[in-house]
Amino acid sequence: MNLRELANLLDLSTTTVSRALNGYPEVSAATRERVAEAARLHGYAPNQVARRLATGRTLAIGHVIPIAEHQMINPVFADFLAGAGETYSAAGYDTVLSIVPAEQEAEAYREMARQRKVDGILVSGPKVVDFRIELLAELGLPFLVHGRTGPDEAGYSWIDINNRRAFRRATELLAHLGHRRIALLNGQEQLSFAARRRLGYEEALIEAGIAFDADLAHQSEMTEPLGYGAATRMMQLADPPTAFLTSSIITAHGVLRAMRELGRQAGRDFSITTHDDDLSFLPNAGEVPLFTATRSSVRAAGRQAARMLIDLISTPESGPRQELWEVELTLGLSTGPAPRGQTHA
Amino acid sequence: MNLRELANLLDLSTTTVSRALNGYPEVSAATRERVAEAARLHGYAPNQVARRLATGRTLAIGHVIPIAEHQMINPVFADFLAGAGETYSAAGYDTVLSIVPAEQEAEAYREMARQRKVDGILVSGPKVVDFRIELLAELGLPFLVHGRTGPDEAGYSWIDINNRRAFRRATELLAHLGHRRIALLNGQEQLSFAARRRLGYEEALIEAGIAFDADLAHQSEMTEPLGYGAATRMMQLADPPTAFLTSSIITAHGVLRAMRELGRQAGRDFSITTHDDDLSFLPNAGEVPLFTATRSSVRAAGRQAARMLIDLISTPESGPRQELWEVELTLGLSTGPAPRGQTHA
DNA sequence: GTCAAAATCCAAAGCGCTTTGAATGCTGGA
DNA sequence: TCCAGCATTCAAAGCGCTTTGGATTTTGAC
Repeated sequence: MNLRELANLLDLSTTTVSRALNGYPEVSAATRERVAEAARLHGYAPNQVARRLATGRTLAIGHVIPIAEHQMINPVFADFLAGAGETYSAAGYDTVLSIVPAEQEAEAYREMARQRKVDGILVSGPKVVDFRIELLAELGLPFLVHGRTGPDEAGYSWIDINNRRAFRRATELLAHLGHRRIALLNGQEQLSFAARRRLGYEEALIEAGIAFDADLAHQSEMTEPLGYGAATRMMQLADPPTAFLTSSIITAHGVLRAMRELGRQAGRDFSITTHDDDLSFLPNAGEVPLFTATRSSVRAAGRQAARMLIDLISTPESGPRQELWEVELTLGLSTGPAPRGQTHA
Repeated sequence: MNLRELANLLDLSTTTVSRALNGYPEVSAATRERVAEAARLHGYAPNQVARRLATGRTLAIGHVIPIAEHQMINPVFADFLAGAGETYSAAGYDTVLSIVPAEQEAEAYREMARQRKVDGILVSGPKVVDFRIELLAELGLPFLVHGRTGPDEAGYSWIDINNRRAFRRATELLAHLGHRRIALLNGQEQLSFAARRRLGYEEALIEAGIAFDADLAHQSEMTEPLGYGAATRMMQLADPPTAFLTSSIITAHGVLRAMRELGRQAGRDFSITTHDDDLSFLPNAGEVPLFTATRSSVRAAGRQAARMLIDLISTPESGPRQELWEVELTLGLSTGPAPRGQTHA
């Protein structure tokens, strides 16, 4: 059943039927009702592709996901996407993914723009040096970045959390508890968010008069085994850490496992705080949460990012928009005073 | 730059240019070269939407992802999608997601079909009783199920792993090691894969002459805290388990945490085997893997599912296709003989 | 040199929708 | 009664591509 057939059936022109269905005012209430009824009855729905061609709007938002051979579709990103996707559907937008080998990433963005497949693009995981912002500006497609990077933060739209302050506060907390050997298990520091977290960590160290020790600063993908491995190695140092700061709850679980193997209990024998993206499959659960954590729901961020992008698409003239979220610092069971005798002056 | 402009530029008809670009034989080699050159030079790419309207093929595959308020975008599914997405892009297909509240799931499938947004649909997480297979058959859109369910398995296309045999073998292994109190931490058993796993588990119990004990059979979403909680509760039983069988490596980590809190070490004080979807962010890593596991890469399954679906779309007349994968059982550090004195005859 | 067949190209019709510009019917004030 | 003005409706022109059915030119066997 297409528009013309429906129109013939009703003895109306396609113009009128189209207008009736799309809520234009130039059609009488009676006709509108008649059309709606017939459409429902015959299960008519406009062909999306034809509509796209006619209007020039795709009602779709694109995400490009680069995949390295051994690499993950980041679970943090998955939750972000879930949030964004919810908002898209509610607003009548489709989510289109382009999942490509890492080396084809730039080309994937170009294709999206050239082939007019989407009305806008959402960019995830910006790096400290990232070609995408310039590229997208050049392509002329509305876009919004989850995170931010580069010198010209006012020049494009983004939503981000205050990673620097979050990690400064978390580090301060550990320092106030008397810890002097505080390890950082960070994400890969070419990623913008990780670099900022590192900054916050270092600021707090300086403030507390603690010297930075490269042996206690680790960066890697945020997996459980890598957290386990890093913690295990650090505990073999002459002067091991008494506290850990991790970038992901996944890594934090790895640290927990490593420390338990050494017979150490979190909150008593050592402390750990983590950033918590509030992942739905790895909740920081318990009456009192397991982990002391800086928390910000990445899913909520996805929802808001989608709203902002859709807004940007519909009124591009109002210019780029930015939002910086503060995070909550919630106390859990995993932190406590530095153990006596292990603190170094 | 659109087709007509390019054609004018070359002093050719749009017909010829279109054919040259799409590799039809009715165009001379010289002309084809000339066209290709000009297209490259001017950065011409056909408008995907127009092409879709003209051909009736969308070159897109749909996935519907239902989201309950508190629920996850399953990380297992995320990896599956990564695998499928890779194959889609390589074959020139787009991935379109419809992420909707659970109660709108059926409607989302209907929309996909009615609006002709995709050429085919990939269905994930089939339930023991699942409305989708009938619905999709009725909608007349090619589809493939990851997993299988229902009485008429030959009636539609699917790819699945042999969940039943996997869990039978894993249970047998534990029984052979002398364990008599074997707990099952399963996924939600309205899901088809979980129901089959349960079957395999029960078969092996019977074979080993072990009575089924409802206290040792748990089902829930497969999160870390739920694994932790279930294991903790079971250990408070008068006759606690000496071995665990978990449906996901995520749950397995929860069990590990619970047991470590009780001072029990895997492989020595108790055994655990898990199914391992080979998730990229939770690898079962180590020279010898941490967990004894039945392993099957869900990402590889995604890749193959995509291939099968694309194949189904291009040659629907060859009928539904099915593939059942066996899983590997790999030995890790987490299993060992049942502790003396805790085994019950 | 002829002529059928093959090679090459083109005009025009569609795909199913939106939207412009115009036509029609109806209202009520003069 | 007449006509301006409004409310409704419609025909037709795109949107940018593919594809059918022909037209034209080249080729090759005789």
